[in-house]
Amino acid sequence: MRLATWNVNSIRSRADRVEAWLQRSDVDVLALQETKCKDEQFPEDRFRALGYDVAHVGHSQWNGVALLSRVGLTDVEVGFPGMPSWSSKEGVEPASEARAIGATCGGVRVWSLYVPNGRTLTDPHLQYKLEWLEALRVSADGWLNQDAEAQVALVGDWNIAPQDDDVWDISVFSHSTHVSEPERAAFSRVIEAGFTDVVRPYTPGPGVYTYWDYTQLRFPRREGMRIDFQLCSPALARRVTNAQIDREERKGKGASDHAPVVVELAD
DNA sequence: ATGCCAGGATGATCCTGA
Repeated sequence: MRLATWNVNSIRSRADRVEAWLQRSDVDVLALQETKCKDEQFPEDRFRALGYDVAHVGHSQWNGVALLSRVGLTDVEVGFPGMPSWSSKEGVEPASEARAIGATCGGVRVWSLYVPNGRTLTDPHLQYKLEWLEALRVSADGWLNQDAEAQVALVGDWNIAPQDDDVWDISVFSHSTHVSEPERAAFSRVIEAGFTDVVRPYTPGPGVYTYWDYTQLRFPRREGMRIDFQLCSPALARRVTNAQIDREERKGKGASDHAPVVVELAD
């Protein structure tokens, strides 16, 4: 089974590329982030025509996550238990954002995750990000405690660069989110709960990234960040036979600023 | 070393992104 994750930065503007990529990449399950649309705007028919079942959650032009699967898609869950809410401005009641969707695909519990950005080190959004990650850690910890052999994949855009060589120049990020101690600690706690970055062993650094800013020639200069991850439970991690970051897909007109990340699992 | 910001809202400019 081939499992992929991809922050597409708007599914409506990327649908042609996603469809073409699906047709040549032969993935069974694709987790999407930043679809940037409401459910009724998601182009689900064209993915169904390719043989994929579809689950999507999106409330507005922000966030939005989806799962496409051609190996079954059941027990869809929108958000994980305890997922924090967010209010964009004071006086507005906090609401659950479209940042997590889970389903069972081919026997694997797959979660498509779009971790909050954090914005700046002093922004309340960073605290939201940390609380969101801690709530995810608590839920994920519970899944493994219930069943040590659970096959769980936490995949998506984590908006964290866990190590210094996950960015092209750490000195540029000295006052930035994504590399701060509390963010890295929150990421580490998910790892310590028993989830493994199964991609890194097959794509060793330095200089290996999943995201490149559109500005300042970041992609041709090879100045990126490794912030998209597939974290697998122990039983699932044992099945991994290969992984790749599809850097080719970042090239050309109309590319997302993130590349797809693909994991190959033994049957 | 594949190219010098993109997308989506609202109504020419603001918000978000990492």
